[in-house]
Amino acid sequence: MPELPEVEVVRAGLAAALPGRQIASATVLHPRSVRRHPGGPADFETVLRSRVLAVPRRRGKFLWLPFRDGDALAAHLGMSGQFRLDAPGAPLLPHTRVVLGFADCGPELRFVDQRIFGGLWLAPAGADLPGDLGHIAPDLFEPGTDLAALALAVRRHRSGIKRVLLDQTVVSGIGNIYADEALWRARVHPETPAATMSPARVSRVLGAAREVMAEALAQGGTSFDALYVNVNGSSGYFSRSLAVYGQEGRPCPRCGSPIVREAFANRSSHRCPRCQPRPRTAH
DNA sequence: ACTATATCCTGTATGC
DNA sequence: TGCATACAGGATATAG
Repeated sequence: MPELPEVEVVRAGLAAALPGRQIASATVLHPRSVRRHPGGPADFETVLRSRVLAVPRRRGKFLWLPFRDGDALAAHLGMSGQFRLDAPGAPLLPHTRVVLGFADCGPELRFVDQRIFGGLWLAPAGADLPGDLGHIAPDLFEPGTDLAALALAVRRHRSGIKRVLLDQTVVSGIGNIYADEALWRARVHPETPAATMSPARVSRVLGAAREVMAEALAQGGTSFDALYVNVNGSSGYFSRSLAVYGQEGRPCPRCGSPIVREAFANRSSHRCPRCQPRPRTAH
């Protein structure tokens, strides 16, 4: 559920609390949460000790906490991952998987993840960009992103436009919610073959994606329940602004037609049947 | 090389 | 009331 805006809210929350602090202890409560760490839980606990944190960074849905020594603690929230800052004595939330304590005895950093799709790992020399994120494309918020050039890359794929938007090696940060919202704004059917769209039309879709994610970020992100919250445990408000995602049967904000939900790649797509009709070429 | 699907996971909602 | 099933969907390994 956390997509680019939600991860950015978390990054900003961590940026306000972590830079300059030295890790005193790392405790892994569930080994699966560090499955991407090659050395396993014991090594993870050892290797983080006495590191000093710098300013957290993000690309798409990936986060990393650089250390002053040039390495980084990389993180992905998966479906249900949260970072929480809590006083060392405070009771652990259910599903707390990893706890970092600090030398200053200030608030702990706790990684909470109900479904354990997310995880943490040490990225050697990863302060600028963790090495195993090399295949992740830049996101739409990165400076210098050229929508026209990106549109040409999108059009090189034979899949439907929504599938390409969700491909993190093409453009990162977009998930099911903002893909549906962007396609609604641009009035494009999700199964439209990307290669058949004009460059200008693809650019409009990408622009709509950037626009809707910026609006969501300004409202603190999209949250349906306690599964997504920021580092203080509070929710964003963008769910009330969604036009199609989760709005099956409700009127399209533009034309009033009932929004439909359709099966898509083991999940769902939401669209307005009138604003986003199925193109004749798509099957 | 490219594209599509199965898989991981658990709490909540729904159906019988 | 209780049990079973569907669903939410990130990234990635694997199959085609």
